[in-house]
Amino acid sequence: MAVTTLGAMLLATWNVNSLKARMPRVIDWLGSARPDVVCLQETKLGNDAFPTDEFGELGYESVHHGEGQWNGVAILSRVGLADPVLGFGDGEEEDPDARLVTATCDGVRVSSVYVPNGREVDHEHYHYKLAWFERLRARIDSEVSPSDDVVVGGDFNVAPDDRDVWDTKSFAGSTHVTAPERAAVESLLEWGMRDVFRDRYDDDKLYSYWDYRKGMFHMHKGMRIDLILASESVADRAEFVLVDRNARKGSKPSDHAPVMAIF
DNA sequence: ATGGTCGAGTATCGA
Repeated sequence: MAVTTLGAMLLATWNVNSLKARMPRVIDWLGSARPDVVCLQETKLGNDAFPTDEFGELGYESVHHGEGQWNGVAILSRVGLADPVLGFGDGEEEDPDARLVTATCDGVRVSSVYVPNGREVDHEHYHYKLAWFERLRARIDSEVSPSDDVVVGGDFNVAPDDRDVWDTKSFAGSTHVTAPERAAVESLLEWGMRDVFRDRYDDDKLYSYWDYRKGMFHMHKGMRIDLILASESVADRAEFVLVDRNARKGSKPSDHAPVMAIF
């Protein structure tokens, strides 16, 4: 039985940092959180290795866009999963990385995104990141309208504003906080999306990612880079939004916690 | 001590 209001959808996004390494915790978490739709990132699996049957036994249909060693995104749904698209599907040259997958779940067009990290400002990968954002916006704009039910959930590898990092001085000159990266997220908001977590909480010190090193999680030194962006029709019916910090605790956690919303 | 940890895979790179 869903924990949501009748007809509502509990949607989560979670960068699991290797589904192979994380599968025991993912299964436990599915059983306790009971989400209806899950956007996964960094599965680090080839499509042959994706545990379609295990998720099926738990009641979830799934679509996975994987490549093997790196990246890899998926959507799980127990409220239907239709019209999947792997990657941009825009007829242009294929993205070399598996970073985007889209499907319709109970009438909502859902994308799971793993935005490139960027590595260092002005690195080749940083420019790939900015171009990737532009292509994402173009694909969204061509496929759906702001008046549709649209959700883009994932690891955006951008802290949208200064509240979204534990210490702005520590990030001076770093990726994830530069004006072009923030403008890329802002561009999605200008298109017609809302950051549903930020809609609800003005506070700082609410993060979704904590580096494994230096005990950062325990010192509450994190970043909010995992976002649920929703079109207005969806964002307007958000009842509840949270970061499941418990999923970052204990043995063999991902370095990211799930971000969840009830629509 | 100018690092500190994970996960890929098995030397190092990526995050």
